[in-house]
Amino acid sequence: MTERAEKRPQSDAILEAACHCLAQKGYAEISLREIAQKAGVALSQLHYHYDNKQGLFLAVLRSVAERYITEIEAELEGLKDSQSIFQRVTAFFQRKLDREPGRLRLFLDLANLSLWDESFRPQMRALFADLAATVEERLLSEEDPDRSHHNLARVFLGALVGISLQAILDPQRVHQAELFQMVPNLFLLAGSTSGS
Amino acid sequence: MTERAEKRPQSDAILEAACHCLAQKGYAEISLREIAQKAGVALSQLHYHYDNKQGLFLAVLRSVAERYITEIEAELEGLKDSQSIFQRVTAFFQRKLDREPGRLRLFLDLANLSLWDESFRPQMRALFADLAATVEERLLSEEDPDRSHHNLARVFLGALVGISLQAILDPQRVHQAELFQMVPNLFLLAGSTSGS
DNA sequence: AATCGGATCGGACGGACGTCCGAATTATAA
DNA sequence: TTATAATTCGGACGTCCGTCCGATCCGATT
Repeated sequence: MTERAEKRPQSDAILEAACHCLAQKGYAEISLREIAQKAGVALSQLHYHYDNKQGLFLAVLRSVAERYITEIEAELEGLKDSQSIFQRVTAFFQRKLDREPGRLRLFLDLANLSLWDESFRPQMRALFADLAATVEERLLSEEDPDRSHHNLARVFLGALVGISLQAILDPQRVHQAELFQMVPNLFLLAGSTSGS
Repeated sequence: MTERAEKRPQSDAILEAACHCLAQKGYAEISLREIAQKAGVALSQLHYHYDNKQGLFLAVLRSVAERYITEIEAELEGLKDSQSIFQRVTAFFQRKLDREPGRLRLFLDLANLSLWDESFRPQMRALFADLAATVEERLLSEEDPDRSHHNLARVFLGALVGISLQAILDPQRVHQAELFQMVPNLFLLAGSTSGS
């Protein structure tokens, strides 16, 4: 059941195991013992590296956030036109949902956790802000830097999150595709007519 | 700490206490003992009325779902034009967020719970389907009954959920208002140009 | 008044939880 | 090599959890 010994530092193994377990069972059902076992490490080591349960999951959140930002920026690298941007980000969520639904559920679980535990809120808030900014800054190249573009990006992200939630709840591939398909056109239309 | 004795059946008091506690601390942090204390009832009575923890929270989900459907239908009663519908539903979420954020967090928490526990999924799936249907059926009165209207309603709901999530995470009133404000126009624009 | 079934209670059970600590091991420096 | 610090380990502690059980209370039916 335990993982084979790795060369990288033990703290990384613990972090990865925490991500894996969290993506598999969710915060409410996971225990530090399971994570320690998955990492092939003594239970007490989790507290040695991350102080306590909260510290460990804060590290998980930081890791997830960093990864999402990196992946989204790579996805949008060099793109300028609004249409491609909306399409790419939408496709990114759709692909995540299709290939690694666990990671998407992990993200949603961390977001939910942030609703109840204030310690997680700044980090999760920053993640949403960074994602929105990444989308936004590539949107306003062709038009005046309008504040409404930032809000448009947030509504766009919100829609993708809300759709992902519904898609996981009702995993029929056909419906998923139809839902995601209409998102880029929807926001492209709004973006072209600028403010309200 | 315990509530005063009520006239209504004990099972209702337990259910209400469960909703209240769940809206206050979230599923991951709540215990049956707290709920029993809040309801002014012996711990064992929770199992007498609802079998087990899962049964109790399933009842909570049913209650929340029924309430949401009722409130949304009341909000949209008699309305026909798309603009009013989008505006009303958006205002409904915005009002919920402003006046009873606990209930909105309860809804999000139950949705998240449904991601991990399959027992909750059908009920939560039905809630989204019903909400979408309620919006959809008032949309297609003026045009041909198109499948895309159902999907539009789901994307609309998804956006509202995603925006609510971000709004709770970052409770600055100004930003909230700006976000919600642009939603109706966005979807009205898409609805008027029908399918993709 | 006697009976009976549902309702309610308090308390207990075993187990799992997060946390902590002393000892053993390994790495680093002198 | 020896001394010192950083890691790693196994095990324990006290607490809280969901569940269950026997006793008591109460209201309705004979």
